Amino acid sequence: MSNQNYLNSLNTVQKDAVTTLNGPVLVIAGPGSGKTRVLTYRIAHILQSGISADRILSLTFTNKAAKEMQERIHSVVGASANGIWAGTFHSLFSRILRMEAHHIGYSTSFTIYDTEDSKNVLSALIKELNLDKETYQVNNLRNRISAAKSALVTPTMYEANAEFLKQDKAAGRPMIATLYRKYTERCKRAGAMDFDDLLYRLYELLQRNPENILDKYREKFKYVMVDEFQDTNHLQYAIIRKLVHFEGSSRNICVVGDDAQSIYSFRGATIQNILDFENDFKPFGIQVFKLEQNYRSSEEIVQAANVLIQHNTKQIQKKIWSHKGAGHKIKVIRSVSDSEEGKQVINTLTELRNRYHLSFSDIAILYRTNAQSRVFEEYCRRENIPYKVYGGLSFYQRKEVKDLIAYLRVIINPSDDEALKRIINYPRRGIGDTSIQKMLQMSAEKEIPLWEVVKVEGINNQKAPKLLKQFVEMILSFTEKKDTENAFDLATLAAKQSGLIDLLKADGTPEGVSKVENVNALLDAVKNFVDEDESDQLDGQLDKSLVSFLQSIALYTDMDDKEAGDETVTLMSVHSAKGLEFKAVFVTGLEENLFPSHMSMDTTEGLDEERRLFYVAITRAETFLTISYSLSRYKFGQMKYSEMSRFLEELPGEYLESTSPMRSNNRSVQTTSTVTGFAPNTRKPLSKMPDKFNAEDFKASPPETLSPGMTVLHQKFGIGKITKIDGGRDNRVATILFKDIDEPERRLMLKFAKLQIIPQ
DNA sequence: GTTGGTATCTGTGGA
DNA sequence: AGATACCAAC
Repeated sequence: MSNQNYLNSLNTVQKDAVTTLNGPVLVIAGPGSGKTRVLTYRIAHILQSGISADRILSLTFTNKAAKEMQERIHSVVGASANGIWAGTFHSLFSRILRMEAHHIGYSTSFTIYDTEDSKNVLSALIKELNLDKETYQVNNLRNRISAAKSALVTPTMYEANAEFLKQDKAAGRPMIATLYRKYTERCKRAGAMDFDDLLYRLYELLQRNPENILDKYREKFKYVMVDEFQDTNHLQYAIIRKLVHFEGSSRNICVVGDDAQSIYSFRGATIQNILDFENDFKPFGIQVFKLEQNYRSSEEIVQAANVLIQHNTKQIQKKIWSHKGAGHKIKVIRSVSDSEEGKQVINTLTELRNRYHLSFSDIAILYRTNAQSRVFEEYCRRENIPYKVYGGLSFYQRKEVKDLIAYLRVIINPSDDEALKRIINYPRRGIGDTSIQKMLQMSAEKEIPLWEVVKVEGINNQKAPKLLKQFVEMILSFTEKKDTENAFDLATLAAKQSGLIDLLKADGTPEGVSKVENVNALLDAVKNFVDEDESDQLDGQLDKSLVSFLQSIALYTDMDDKEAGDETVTLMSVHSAKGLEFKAVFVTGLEENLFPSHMSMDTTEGLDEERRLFYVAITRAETFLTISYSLSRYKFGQMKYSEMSRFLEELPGEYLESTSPMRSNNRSVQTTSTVTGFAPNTRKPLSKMPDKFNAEDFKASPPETLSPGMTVLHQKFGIGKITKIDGGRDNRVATILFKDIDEPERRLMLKFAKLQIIPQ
């Protein structure tokens, strides 16, 4: 075909990966190795070979990545890229499911339950079955059900599996199988799918294969590509395999991944998929390409990352090297508190920005947990630095927004119990908890959606409370209009008639005002959706329905509207930063029990994944990498000591700034620092020690009342004797000999340490 | 049925 | 600290 100039900008391996179109291909792509470029050019190459766009399936992890890819393909091949199936697993599969819904007993307008909805269903079930909610924690339960689905275990299979039952019984939770079944029934009855169902139901559909549906999609998707393959789970791979791995298939599949960047095992992702892929497709001439040249980062960053990841035992061997040469060394910042960490990070950020003329959008602050964003936000505001926090609570998860969405959901799908429960008495219309409970009970007994009960009670019941009747009539009046009015008019009507807008307007507080703004913003979003003429185009069809809007926002994350032009500093979790790059990156909170997370520290596998996460974090940086940690941090309103993360010790000293405060690397700062020895190496003794000092009768004595010779109680270290106090004013440091710990002598700063005097 | 106060608890990450 | 769950009083 015509223009293949794009091939000239690729290195040899990249070119091979782009041009090997037929047969199975595995690309192992290190960070910054031009993976996106390879994927886009590959698609362009397929298109230029004369394949039409709608026969290409390209699965990515985020909508943003999909969008970016679409745009880049467009810029290479123009309009012939229209109609390509590029998107996330969840969004593309939900589209297929909508088209095929009738085959699996769902309506085209099925609802997507988000995490909150799922949890509510489970809570309700636990209550109904009179189970102890301590024993059956919803989070736990949800994870277990999710894991079951991801492992292709149906409720029936679960109930028949002696091993699962035995495990659950041993754990004192014999009802999990029942809960899984009932949860599945409830979702089905509500015409709802949770996130896992979007994958699972598709698998089920392809498996059952009604009307030879499988052949249709096998025939359709001639070329399949999967990005971030290391983060797919068993279920996702099973679907992919169904689509491409069959007798007579040309098996034109290309998966791209990096085992070193696998960070989603908590939702079932497994690098086993990479190994399985190799085995499954070996008989069919699989070709493996390794992209090892890093175009993103300086040598210091790439080398530090290489050394770090060497600490993981299991990995696919590869040597990532930088073409950029040496640059700036990695800076490490230590601070005494989380607040000071915020201050120092922002100071360093400003310094860097001024000295190297960086733009705000060149800079990112990354952290392990979303809760850490607060101090950085605070100091950004203080210093007038424009910033945007990604992740955490997205716009569509705010209460007032979800409330209006719940109205829309009920209009589209009245069986959606979770949405109905949310709005039946909001705004308050006198339908109290007692009557709601009664109706819920009836719905459970008759195994029908709540709406059916509400409708009967509200309309047919002679003694129907007037208020309930009014509610039903209102909803019915909305539903009537759903086929004639457009999505925007319908949503506006619902917002007004329900009294939602008036209720929020009546609240004059700043929060109230912002809520009104958010509801209006949602209405704007609906309007945009209706007016837009390009997006959501699939196989030539434009879908402007409210259903389509609701499904798109159910899968929306605020990462999706990250624009390159935004002149703001980026604040996000390391997980969210996957796939992104910045000139300057701050990786914060490098502390034991935080990064690595205390959740993952017990097992080698857990630790390895945390290390990969840190690997992902540092390889986001192109030129400037700064790592920070703090010696104390507030957790649940309580100050806790923390110590430097083991990962910092694993970084090679030669790539760090010489002034870096690294304890074990024996740097000069260490001996002069006033805080040295203040977060001692207590890793093992601490985790082993029982929590016996956490008694609620602990009451810290005022620091000024403490003096040498006194016996004191510390919540973690236990009972000890103060041997001396030195330092002046607000920097007084006590040396205490604790009797029950391995390294008994501790130096604690009195302004931080909570000590209770034990009278002798 | 509603309101407002207090007790309780938070186990990371996210489609 | 901050959200949520639960309970007593209106």
